[in-house]
Amino acid sequence: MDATRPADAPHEPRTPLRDPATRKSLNDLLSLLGTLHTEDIASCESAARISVGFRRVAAGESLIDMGAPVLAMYFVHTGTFKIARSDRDGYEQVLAFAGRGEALGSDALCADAHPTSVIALEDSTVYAIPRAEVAAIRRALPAFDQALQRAACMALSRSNDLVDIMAAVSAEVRLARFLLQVSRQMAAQGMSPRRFVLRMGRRDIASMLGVALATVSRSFGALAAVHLVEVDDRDVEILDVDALREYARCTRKAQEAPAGNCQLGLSRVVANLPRSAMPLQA
Amino acid sequence: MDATRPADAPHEPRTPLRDPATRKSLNDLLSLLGTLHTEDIASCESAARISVGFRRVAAGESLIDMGAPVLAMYFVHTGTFKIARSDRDGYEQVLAFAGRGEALGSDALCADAHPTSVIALEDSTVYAIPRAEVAAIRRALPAFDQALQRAACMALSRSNDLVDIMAAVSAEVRLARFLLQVSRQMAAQGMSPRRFVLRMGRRDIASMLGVALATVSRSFGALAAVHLVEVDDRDVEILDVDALREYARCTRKAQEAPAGNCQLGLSRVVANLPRSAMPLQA
DNA sequence: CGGACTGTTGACAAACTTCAATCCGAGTGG
DNA sequence: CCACTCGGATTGAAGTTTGTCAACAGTCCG
Repeated sequence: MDATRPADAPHEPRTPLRDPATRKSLNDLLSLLGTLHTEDIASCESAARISVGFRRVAAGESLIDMGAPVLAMYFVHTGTFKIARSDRDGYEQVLAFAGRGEALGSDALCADAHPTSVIALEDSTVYAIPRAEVAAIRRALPAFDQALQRAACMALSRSNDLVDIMAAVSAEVRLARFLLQVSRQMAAQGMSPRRFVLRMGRRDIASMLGVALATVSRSFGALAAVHLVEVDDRDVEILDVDALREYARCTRKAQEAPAGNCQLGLSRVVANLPRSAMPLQA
Repeated sequence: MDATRPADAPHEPRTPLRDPATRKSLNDLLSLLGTLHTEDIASCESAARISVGFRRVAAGESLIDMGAPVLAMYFVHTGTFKIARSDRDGYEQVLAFAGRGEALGSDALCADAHPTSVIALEDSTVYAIPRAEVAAIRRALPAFDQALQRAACMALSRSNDLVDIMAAVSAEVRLARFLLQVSRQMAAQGMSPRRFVLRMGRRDIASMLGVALATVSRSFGALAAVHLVEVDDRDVEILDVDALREYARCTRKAQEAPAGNCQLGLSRVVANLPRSAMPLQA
């Protein structure tokens, strides 16, 4: 409530670029990346002269198909994407969600086929850099090279995020961790980390969390019941970030780590705060 | 039985290097990588002159501690390692296992602290390349640069492997996928993909699979009961690779994909080649 | 207004976690 | 040499979470 909430508009057409032009200056891309990260990326003239592709992707449309040859890599300008792998059985495992400023397709930079699909969750736009040009631009512009390095790291850290989620046994803890992740992503985009709109459906969340669709619903309900969050369909507000973080912490019940407070009806978490001991190993 | 099985020795002291020397030629490293991958890496003189670190790691000892500053990257010469992340709760999530020829610590190349721990499962040896020298060697030796590229890809693909495992709902399917992964790793090291010795304990497997320790035991039993594998403690033989692969395929029951045969007591899978079925429900 | 889709909620059964007992091999010390 | 202990693995029983099936509410669309 106290925080700005650019996410209020369910969809954001964001019309700074109405023209059907499919080319933009590399400078635009760099400034996008620059606004999102602290380092100021000096816009140099050479960058202004280099043009990069610009593409719209309609909601539901796939930007990258798994198994397809690697044509280019992308940076999200507007909108949201889901990154997924689909088994031949037709089951789709969601790996991550990517928003403004994030790189897409970087996981294929040293492969010859895309290991993952990338699908737009809403009408979106991306910068596109043909694979052949990546190396050249990289050499010409250290700033871009840096951006790519970060992109690679992001891909890895996204993987770790997913593992973090799946490591939790309880569905509610998984959802809590997921929400915290989204919260972090939102913050990275300069939006409120407390109140946001989920761009993906329950089905996609269920896939990412590795639980059944119905369980996601129930877990939302459970989290809301103890006033950790407030949920209205895709509208989410985190009521107590610290408590949620505390709740998301416990991976297993207490097995080897007699930490004490965990998932047992999640009542304990709210009531903790007094510091008891952690008698286990250092 | 028909396949060679270098894994027969429970531990392999492998004494080609008795000397306490902590330095080896870069050529040794390159030839190690060369024998494992098809591309022949020409051993050039410059490589012979460059020396790289060489280090022993005792069983149970940690080569890399999560959060520690990045000092070097490593390549496994002998032995096996587990790559893990540990929560502050003390719970340890195993991310992957790495054997001969695989890179360690490559996930930290563009970070300043290691995101994961690396722990030796048995007495092992590694080549060590100080972080500061990586860039230089890379420039000097395209072969090494190539190796690093592959290392980065490996890190990503390892992540995907883990996700693949966790994507399965059933513990038995997870175990099946895990065994197939190990099988692949073994094959990559020139060992039998059908018969091998697991270097890690049930606890580590449970962590990687995201299930309880007891469930791992039971799942081994279940897989053995239908003659997909034969298990004796850490000694594993895959009896029918294709059937196991088929069994490992189904992620969810049948939800959206009317594929048909799945996890219901895994009876169907076995029954699709030959004869008698299982006493379980259809 | 009737579909189609998404999200919620209830009931039941299956699978899993947890706790516990047991077995086995290895290392230790009397 | 053997009893002892310790850790790892297996197995049993009980309790709980969760998957599945199913019915239902709200929304968007044609």
